[in-house]
Amino acid sequence: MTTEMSKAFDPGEVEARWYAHWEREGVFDAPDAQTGAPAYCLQMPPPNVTGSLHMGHAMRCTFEDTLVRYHRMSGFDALFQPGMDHAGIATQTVVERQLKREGLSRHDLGREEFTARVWRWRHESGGRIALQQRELGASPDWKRSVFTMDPGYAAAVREAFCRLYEEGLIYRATRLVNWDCEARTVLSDLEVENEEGQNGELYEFAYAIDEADGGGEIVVATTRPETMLGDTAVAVHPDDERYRHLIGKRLRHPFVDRLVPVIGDAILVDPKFGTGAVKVTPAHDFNDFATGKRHGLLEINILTLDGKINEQGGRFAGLDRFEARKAVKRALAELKLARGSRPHVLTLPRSERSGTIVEPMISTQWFVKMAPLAEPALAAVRDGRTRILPEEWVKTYEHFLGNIQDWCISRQLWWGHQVPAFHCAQCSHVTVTRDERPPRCGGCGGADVVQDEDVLDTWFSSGLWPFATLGWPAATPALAKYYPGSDLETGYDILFFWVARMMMMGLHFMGEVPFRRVLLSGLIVDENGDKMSKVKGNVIDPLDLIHGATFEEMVQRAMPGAPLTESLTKFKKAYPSAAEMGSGFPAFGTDALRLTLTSYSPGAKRIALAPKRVEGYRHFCNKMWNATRFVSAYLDGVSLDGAVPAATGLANRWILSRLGAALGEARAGLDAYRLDDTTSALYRFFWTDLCDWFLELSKPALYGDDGPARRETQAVAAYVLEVALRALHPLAPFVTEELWQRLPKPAGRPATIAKAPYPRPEEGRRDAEAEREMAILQEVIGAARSARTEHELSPAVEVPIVLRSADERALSLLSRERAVITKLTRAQGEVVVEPAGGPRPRGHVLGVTGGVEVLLGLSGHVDPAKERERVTRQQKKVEKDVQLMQKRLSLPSFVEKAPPEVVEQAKADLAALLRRQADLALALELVEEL
RNA sequence: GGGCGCAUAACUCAGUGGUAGAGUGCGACCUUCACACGGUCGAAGUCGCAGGUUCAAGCCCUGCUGCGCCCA
Repeated sequence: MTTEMSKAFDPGEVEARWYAHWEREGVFDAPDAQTGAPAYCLQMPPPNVTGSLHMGHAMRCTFEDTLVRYHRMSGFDALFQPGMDHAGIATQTVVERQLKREGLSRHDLGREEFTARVWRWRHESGGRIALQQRELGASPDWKRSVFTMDPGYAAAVREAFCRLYEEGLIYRATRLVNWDCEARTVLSDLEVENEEGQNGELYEFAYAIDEADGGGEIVVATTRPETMLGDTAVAVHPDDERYRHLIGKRLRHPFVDRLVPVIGDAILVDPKFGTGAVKVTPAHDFNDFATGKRHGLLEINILTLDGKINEQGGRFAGLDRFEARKAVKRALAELKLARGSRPHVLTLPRSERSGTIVEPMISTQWFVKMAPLAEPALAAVRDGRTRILPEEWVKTYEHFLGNIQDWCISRQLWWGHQVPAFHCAQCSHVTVTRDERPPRCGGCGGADVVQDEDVLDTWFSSGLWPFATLGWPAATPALAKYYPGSDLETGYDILFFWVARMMMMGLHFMGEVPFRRVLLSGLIVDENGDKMSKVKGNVIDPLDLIHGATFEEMVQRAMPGAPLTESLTKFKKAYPSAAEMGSGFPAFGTDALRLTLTSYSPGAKRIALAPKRVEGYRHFCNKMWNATRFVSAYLDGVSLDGAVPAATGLANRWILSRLGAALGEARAGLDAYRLDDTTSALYRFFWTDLCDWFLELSKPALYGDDGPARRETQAVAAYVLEVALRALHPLAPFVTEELWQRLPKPAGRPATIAKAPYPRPEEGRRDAEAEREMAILQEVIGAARSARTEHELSPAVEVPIVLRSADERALSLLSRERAVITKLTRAQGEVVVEPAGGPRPRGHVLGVTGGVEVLLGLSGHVDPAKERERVTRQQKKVEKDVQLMQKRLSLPSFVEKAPPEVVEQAKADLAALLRRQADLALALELVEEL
């Protein structure tokens, strides 16, 4: 590839081209056959089929893909398993909403037609996210993509259900469950969000004591007055003097023909709360349910499945639960039974899905017995078969599994895996079977069996993900090779929902953990730390960062229909740094976004996205582009043989040494799931070491006509770039591929950087002496530049520079590097290097280094007062440090107790500071000569 | 009520007991032949507060304040 490189990197142009190429060439394919290479497997958390790419996906996908690409380059057979989740409630809701626009409900269509319609939706508009993941550069083996409703996956779900049932770990029972009146389905405990701090009221009313029991009344307090229609007792504390005498008396229910006993219960009743008397509604409250069981109370269900009062509610029947509350209060007031109310802060249980208030309801459902499954999952983390990173999550994991409740897995939905159980019309026996078609009854052999209406919780099927994607229950080669998986990367918010359940299912069905490491990442929030949400108007679409968009376009898409100025204000408040960027985002490109995301510490609980930071990494991509453009223009067809090139020149030795160090840091970061360390090490290496120093130092050699020096520098430059691009590839796949293709490479490299070996630290060459010498050089150049700039000298002005040192080796170094020092300090003629001690040139300003006198002939260019001020400012700083260090060294306790190496270091530091101080004193003297 | 976090430069964030770091932003100078998506230099910090441990604390311990999350 020799096409001319444009002056600036254009991400859009490069990205589409390379992705298509990688996919066409099968670069992401993971072989099933045993190749002798170790296997690396990372299961992509399957996004909802309804989903579209949001910032959280983009971040996780980037982390995952970076790890996969790293391992692929490191010689693993790397499987990045893609797929999609059928997302029961979410998907059903989408299609129901669609129907509603046509004036239909799913009941108008019937179950079969409705599910057919969902399938149609899935094929037409579901799964857009898989295309968006491609734009992110994700490298899964797309050919293996699995949908959790695929026939094969469905068979795995039935198999899992049947086995657990046969083992007695799945059972059907009538329990008090969480009921979503809008979606008309049961929810598991995890799908209920408890909203704290909600303002409600504590309402008091009186029950009349039956005349036969002596008359009078007892006042109860409640936050849900309408549930009194299902009251079957009033409880008081057995030790409560106010009420003890009433225990056993009967109360007359004001609306339904029922006598309600007063019971004594020390567990339910807190005498200090409310009136000290508690109405008991066993069918609609978890605490009351338990109380009912203790006292053998009636359980009277007063609600229909859509949250209306049923026939048990007498004259209130048919009212919606919220209307019923008002009606009951009105009626109580009419009967003079109302006893007032006061504000009360309470916790409201809401459905994670529909947002409606969840009602406890008695219902017959399917459950998984969790305790026997949880135990092995706990043990696997305790004994290290699976590691959780960051480790702080281990406690949370253990707490959850240690206190786990049985899991309600049935849902009253139509979209999902239907429970593989069949009810017999004749004998009411339940037959659980792997067969898809209705079999004969397992009890009486009758043919009149009907499949259970319910479907399974989506998380039940996704709990099987690590092995069901690989062909389980069949013993496939893929399963043998890629189970257990290596890493599982996901958000901490689904540690319980998904990770813990995969652990339990994997251990149970496969007898081994599903993955070796669990890597948990935080949640993306805006610059103020608020979670991204449509309501807050702070959602950023990752594709807008990649392709560019005006703020108007973005907020209109994020909040369609909202007033533009209002949503713009919200957006700019959420991203102050973006607000300064003008009217929108330019196309930052995928690589810049990925580098930005990986520059955050992945374990941080909150990751505040700063668009400004993305801009910085776009600049970095441009830097890579231009460095490559520059180097490739001066290579003269240099060839590489794969070995670390021989290097005699200081800059060449030094950059190879820095390369080795950077590669070590980069790998350590990737191995420890500290991608931020990797990104920052490579960023610093590329920009600061490679571009700012090495390339600048190399220019004389590259421009010059010293053949051997030139060839050596060409080889080192080409070599270092080739290695650096490979090191950066997992983070920034597109720009590195594009540039790598343009550079010379050793024979035997694969056709794509994605398959090229990830560099080892030995591909650099550590050289302590070069680093030491280079440090001196950098200090000298820095001192000269600093002095120049502080006196506001134009870079165009060349000044005489004299370097003096008492140290032989420093002198020799400076003499050897005279040419580059001259260039980088913009010295007049050539810098003069001489031993210290002789007569000093007059009219010079001293740059302070603490070892080498850097004398700049600035007479005539500078204001002596300004120089005095500059020197004095530095003196103050050094003075402070000297005092600190002297004080420390004068403490006997420090010298005696601190480790010797620390004391030595302190002494060396003090010596350097004193030299610096002496230099500054001299600099001040020199001011007089200006 | 129990648990887990976070608080470091104007902003976003690293920080492993040994003189506080990066990027961005800010200021000055610069159309230096890879890059103005650039270069060079500079200014900028009571490391939330109060105690304690230690020769030495941003880091360890205790308490407090503020913010966030999870569980009940």
